[in-house]
This record gives sequence, C-alpha cells and structure tokens, in this order.
Amino acid sequence: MARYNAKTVEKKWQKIWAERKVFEANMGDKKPKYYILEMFPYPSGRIHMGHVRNYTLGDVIARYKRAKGFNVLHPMGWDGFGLPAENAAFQKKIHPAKWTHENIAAMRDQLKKIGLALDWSREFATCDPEYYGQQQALFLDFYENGLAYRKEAWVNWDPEENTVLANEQVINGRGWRSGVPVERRKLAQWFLKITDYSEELLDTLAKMDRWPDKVRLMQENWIGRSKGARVNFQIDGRDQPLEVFTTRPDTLFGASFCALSADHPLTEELAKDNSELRAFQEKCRKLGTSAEAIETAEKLGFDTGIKVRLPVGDGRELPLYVANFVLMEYGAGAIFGCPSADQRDLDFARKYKLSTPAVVLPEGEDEAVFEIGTEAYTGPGTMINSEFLNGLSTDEALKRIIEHLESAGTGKSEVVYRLRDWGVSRQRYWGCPIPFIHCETCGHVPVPKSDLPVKLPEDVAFDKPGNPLDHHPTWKHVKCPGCGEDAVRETDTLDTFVDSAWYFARFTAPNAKDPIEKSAANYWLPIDQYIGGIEHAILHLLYARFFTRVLKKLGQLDVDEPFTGLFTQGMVNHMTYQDSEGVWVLPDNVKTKKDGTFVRIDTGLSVTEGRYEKMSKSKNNVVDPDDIIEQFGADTARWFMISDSPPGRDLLWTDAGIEGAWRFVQKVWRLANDSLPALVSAPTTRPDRFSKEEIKLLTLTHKTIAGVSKDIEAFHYNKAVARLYEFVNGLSGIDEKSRKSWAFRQALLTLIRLLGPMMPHLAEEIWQKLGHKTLLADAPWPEVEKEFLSDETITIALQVMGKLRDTLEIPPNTDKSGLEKKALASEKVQRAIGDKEIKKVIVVPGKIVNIVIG
RNA sequence: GCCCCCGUGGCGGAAUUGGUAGACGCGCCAGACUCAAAAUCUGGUGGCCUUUGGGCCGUGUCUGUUCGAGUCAGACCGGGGGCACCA
Repeated sequence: MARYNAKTVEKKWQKIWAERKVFEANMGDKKPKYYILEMFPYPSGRIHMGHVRNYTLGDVIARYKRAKGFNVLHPMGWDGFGLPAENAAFQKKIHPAKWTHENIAAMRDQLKKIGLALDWSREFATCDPEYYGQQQALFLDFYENGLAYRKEAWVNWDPEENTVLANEQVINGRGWRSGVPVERRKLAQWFLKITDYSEELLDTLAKMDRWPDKVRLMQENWIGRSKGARVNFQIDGRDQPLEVFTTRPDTLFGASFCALSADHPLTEELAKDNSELRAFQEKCRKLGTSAEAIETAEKLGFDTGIKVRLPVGDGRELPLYVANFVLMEYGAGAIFGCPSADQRDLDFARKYKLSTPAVVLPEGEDEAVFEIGTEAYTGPGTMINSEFLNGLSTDEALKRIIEHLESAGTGKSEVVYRLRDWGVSRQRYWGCPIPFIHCETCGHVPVPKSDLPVKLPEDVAFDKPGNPLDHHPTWKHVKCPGCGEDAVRETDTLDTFVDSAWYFARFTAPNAKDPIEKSAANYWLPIDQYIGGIEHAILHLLYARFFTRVLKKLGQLDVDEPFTGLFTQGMVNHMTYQDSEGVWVLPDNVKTKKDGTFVRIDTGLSVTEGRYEKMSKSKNNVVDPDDIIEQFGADTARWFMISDSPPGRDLLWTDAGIEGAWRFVQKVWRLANDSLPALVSAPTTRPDRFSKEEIKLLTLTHKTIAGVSKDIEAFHYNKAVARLYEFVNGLSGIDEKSRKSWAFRQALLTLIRLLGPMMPHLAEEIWQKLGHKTLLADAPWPEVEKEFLSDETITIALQVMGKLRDTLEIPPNTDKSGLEKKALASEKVQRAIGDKEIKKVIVVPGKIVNIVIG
C-alpha cells in the first residue's frame, strides 16, 4: 500500500473547496448563523506557528459548526497599517504599500496551504482605501456625536526623529531608535471619548460568561472604578475652593497637607510669576517618561506658601504643595494628604516634616499609645481624633462624613474611573488619515463625506525624520471646505487599534457603500466565538467593545457586545539553544550527539539547552510552518497543534511531537486502506440484531461521538484527540473478518467524520475512497444513539478505610444493598477488615463502596 | 507594592458536583518481523519493598475538614501573568 501523499492530496482538496465555493457564507439561509473569527494577522511577511495554532483552533470550530447544521461565517483579512511598514521603507527603501501588499500575497498563499475553511470572498486589508475611507466616515460620525474631540495632551517626543513615540517605544527615557532622551511635549491630539462608556463597559463584563475570567478581571482593573468623594477646601485669599478627590473621606480629620498636580490649572497660574515653580514643573514632567524612574522616584513637593482650610472641624490651616506623585488625569488633579492612612502621603509627610495624626485605630491597639511609624495603616478600624466620627467603624464613618459634607455643601460622593480617553493621533504616514482640515478662520473643519476617502499620497519620501505627510510638498495644502481660503490637512493618522476596532463588523458586508450594512451586521453579529492571543486582553477588546456601543448609538447596528464567546490561546514555545559563544542557534542547526550533548551543525561549536520560550526571531528558536507543511503536510501540522497541549496553555513544539502526529495521520490512512476490501462486502443496511462484539464496537463509536463533540465545544481539543486515538486503536484491533460488518462500516465512517474538522484533507480523501460522491465538508456531524452510550457492566471501587482493596464488575443498575453484599463478599476486602468491627458502610451507587472499621 | 492564575511520572497532559490518581500521546525498555536497518506490530513502563499473594508511599510543603482530598479551607514555598505614584 502506498504511503499517504499529503502534498498532492491536500492541494487537490484545497482546489475543490475553492472551486465549489464551499465556505462562502450567505445570509438568508434557514439554518442558524454562527460567526467564528480569529484575530486577523498583521502582514509582517510570513506566517508563524502562532498563526497556525490560532487559525487551526478556529477552523476546527468552523468545520464542526458547519457539520452541526449552522450557517457559518469564517472570514479573513489583514491588519494592514502599522509602523513596521514604515521601518521597512526607511531601511530597505521599499514603499510601505508595496511591502504590505507583497507580504499579504505571501501570507495568503501560506494560509491557503493550511486548508482553512475560510470565506476568502470577504477578504480585505485595513490599508485598502475602500476600508479606511469608511473608517474616516465613521470618525466624522463620532465627531458629530461629540465622541471625537481635540485637546492638548502630553506626549513622548523624540527630538531627533521629530515624532511622537508610544510608551513602549521609550526605553530608559530614550527613543528606541534614535537613542536620544525623550521630551515631554504638549500637542493638540485627537481623542475618542471612551470614558463616556466606562460604566457600561465595566458593568456588562459581569454578564459576559463566555469570556475568560482572567480577561474580564484585567478589563475590570483597567477601567478601575473607585467610589469616593469630591471635597472642597477653601483657599486663603481666594473665592474658588480647591477640589480634591478621595476614596477615604473618613480620614479627613487626619489631613496634614494638600497637593496639586504639576499640570493643575492652579499650578500653571502660580507658575506664571514663579520661576522656581516652573523649574519644579519641568522636573516632574521629565519623570513621566521613564517607568523605571517612577518606580524609584522620591516623593517630591514644592510648597506654594498658600494655605487651605480643612472643611471639617475648626477649619484647620493646611499647607498647599505641588507634588510629583499627583496626576492631573485622575480624579480632581489634587489631593489631600492623610499620612497616617496612606503610604505615599506618609513618605511625603516625613520628608517635609509634616504632622501625622492617627485617625483610624486598628483592632486590638490602645489609643493612648498608638502611633504611626514608617508604615501607614490603611485597613479598617475605629475612628479616633475625628470629632463627630470618633468611635465609629471606618465603614460607618465613610457614610457619616459624606452625609455631613453634602449637607454642608463642601463635598459630594463621586465615582471615578482610571480609564482615560483614547488618544488616537499618530504622527505617521502608514495609517488612516484623519479627515479634517485646519483653517485659520474656521478652526478644524471636517472633510465633507462626499470627498472621502482622504487617500494617502503615494509619492512620499522616508529619507528625513518626521511624518512624511507633514513634509509632502502638495498633499496637505487644500482649500477650507467652510470658507474656501487656503488651509491645511490634518497630517496625523489614526492609531491602528482603530482599524481593528470594527473590522469584524465590516466582514459582514465587506463591499457595502456605508461602513456597516445594518441588515448584514444584525444577521451575523455578535461574533459567537472570537479567538486570539491574551496580549489583546485589554486594549483591542476594549476598543472593539467601545466601537460596537457607539455603532449602536449611531444606529448602524443593534448589538451591544461584539464578542459573545472569547477564547485566548496559548503561545507556541520551543526549546532555546545557545552555542559556546552565547549566540542563539536555530533548532534546525542543532544536532544531538550520541552522548546526549548538542553541537551546531554549521560551525561544530557545542550548544547548550535553555528554557522553552515563545518562538521568536530574537531567540532564534523558530520553526517555519512552510517547512513543516512541506515535509509532513497541513493535516499533520494541524493535528499536532491540537493534540497534547490544551488550547489555552502554551504549546511546546518538539520534533518528536510533530513526528508522532505524522505517524497518526499515516495510521488512519492505513486503517482505512486496509479496511477497504472488507468494506466492499459489508452490508449497507442496518441489521436488526447485533453480536456482542458489534455492540461493544457501536458503544465505543457512540461514546466517541458524544465525547468528541463535548470536548470540541469546550475547547478541550487535546481530550478529543485522546478519544480519537482510543477509537483508532479500537478499530485497528478488529480482525479482517469482523470488518465485514455494518457496525464496522459505521464505526469507520464515524471516525472519518469526527476527524473532518481536524485533518480535513485526509478525511475528505478517505471519504471519497469509501464511495461518497458528495463532500465530507458538506456532510452532517454523526448523531449519538443513546442506547449505545451505556456499558453492560461498570467497575466499582471497593475501599476499606478509604484505601482501595478490590474492584467489582457489576451491572450499572445494581442497588445499594446489592453493592454492599458484593463488597463484603470480596476476599480482599475481608482480608483488609481482618477481625476489626465494621462501623459503617458508605455506598455510592455507580462509584464506590467504602467500609469503615474500628 | 497591589491583583490574578498555575504547581500531578522522564516529558506534554487526563481525572463530572470530593469517590479506583496518572486516560491519551511522547520518550524509554523488552519482544516479533528483517541478513540488517527503517517502518510496522505486541507487551511493559510513578517510586520503594516483596516470600510474586501482595504491601507501603505518592498530585510543591505543612496543617485542617471528611468515611474518603489532586479536587474544599488556612498558612507557607516555587513559577507565570496583569497593573503600577490611580489619592
């Protein structure tokens, strides 16, 4: 028998699926819809193993749901904009568009070789003008509804490159590419008003039960709701009070100072004629650029000399500082400091020799001797030194003080969120142009929708630093749509997270004249299952949720949440190797010697093993999917991706593992081929009676159907794989004669159908060899027959004092007293009991009998 | 610092609501086939002891709850992740 030739067989079926448009999705089908989506790839140049895993995981679901009778939408596209294209332009002198489109073409070919059940007719890239033009229209809708606005904001400015850097592009306070110290600059930036939805985005998380708890928790922390109070402090010599936000108004009597952010309006006002304060502001702003600096930063303050009044009690006088640890973006941009109940405030108070009155007495402490040392007490307790709050618990005090402040008109309860508005301006070429025009008389004016898309100019130069759009000779010079005078285009482009915040909705009608075609979006959305990496747990998923809510508000669709089900898959890891000179060595270049040590094949240097780490170019521990598919075929690669490791955990790539998968593919092929002659003479109609052997085989078959279905639905693919191994082992053990039965034929056909989602090419090939004229891809999932789900006998564990002494084979319906009798009849059980007295017998039907002796 | 998750053979991992720990695969060992090898097939494979009947120990560590704990509770140790002056 010929070995299975994956290469020709896989090509054959990929061609047939494509020609017959098997996976193209259409609305209007009577079947229930199912929208499955994996996060679309960034066209970096080549597919990596992480992609293969991601798309295989989704493809199993797509094919399974199809077989289960769903109208499945499973599209693919490209996250086309982004910085790497500009880096390539800068380094290799290739235009970003050319680079991106070449990468897309290469990666599309690679993806097609995996045999994914994708609807390629809906493919688009976010860098297509047809897509980003629609995005510009959406942006204008956001603007008209007050959800997009411009404001001055601090940014990381690289003075060498004349551009803004993202936080992750700033390393130790320096530009990642230029290496020069980054400056903080205030620039006019576009923002999307995600904070309008803080509460909704947070509250809905609780209902999203098909999302991993971990992701929901991360989003919850990111949105960061805090309940507290806004409190007004009178400022000596001024009418306007100072507003501060606090979560601990109960500790108000313990205040010893107030502090402003360096960017607070009052600070700015005071700094106008105070050069020392201006210098201090500068110092604070420099700190903001380096995460490392923040960590080790000392609490620094600048005494303004101004006094404020405690709004409770005798209106005690407190000094007003400007402090480096107070953020303008959070709460009121100003705080009151209670050193005894907050560690930062305590550090600050110690440094500036301020008082630290204790107001919360921990349980078990004596008020007479209790003192605050180097650690603040932030826990609950009993109020002291707090006048009308004295003796109350912190919880009671919290309520009482808010009542007091509200009735006195000096404060009110307030909820604040950590979530900030989403800054979307990027000083980049390869992104979606923001459709605005700046006019001296009219301000910023939206580009009329009829003029969209605002296309990127193609003739750009990357030879000088900064944004090519900004120094393009003609592109930005236009007439103002308002007054007709000379004006300039906005040269910033949108953050690429905007592109991916709504692509899933565009897939439902990729050629629509408007951003969204409501009927299509309402038919397909929400996405029933979304699959991607945990690295997008916060930003991408939160932005997509935000966009969906806005799209609903704009009347473009009727769903609240885009993703009903979310699954985050693990990474693909590989052993790392380093040679004796410390150079990372590619796995392909490592040979194991007889004594178990390793050497580099090319240089002969000895090599040591490191840890398993995510496949990455920097660690040089990558395995190229193309090589694997060339050598073993896509089915083998797919099978390995889903066997062994649970999809949610990291997968360890090993040569032995991929070879094991390959052997299994061959084994299935052999089983089918070896069975063909017998199947020719097997009856095709179901007999009335089955032999004992046949019942056993049918029981295995139907248990496997039930188990595999359940495991696929629960993303326990590795368990489904284990069941299929057992099934194949069971079938392989059946002799030639017994294969000539209806039951065996059913079992083998079932096996092929169950394998369909996992190794579709091989399954399709065998399906055809077994005489089918229609495609397996169109065949329904096998039905479970309940009568074959229960075994004739089950095994009961017999324990004495909780220790296993014997097992019992009995019919499943044996009752308690029957079980007890049989258990006591066991010789091994009797030996374990010995001459001890039986105190109690615990019988759990179907599980165990446990005898307690004394 | 705060929050979260995870620790099971040589390895990846199974184990309904507490009920036979180690399914399945990899690796390893032995055997069959072969001149030989590869491929394939069969059997074995947690540790220790053993009179070969079996016995004892064993899910990071310790304590507890229970007839019974990988599973529940508490403390600790180790690994991973998220957030980070958020008032």
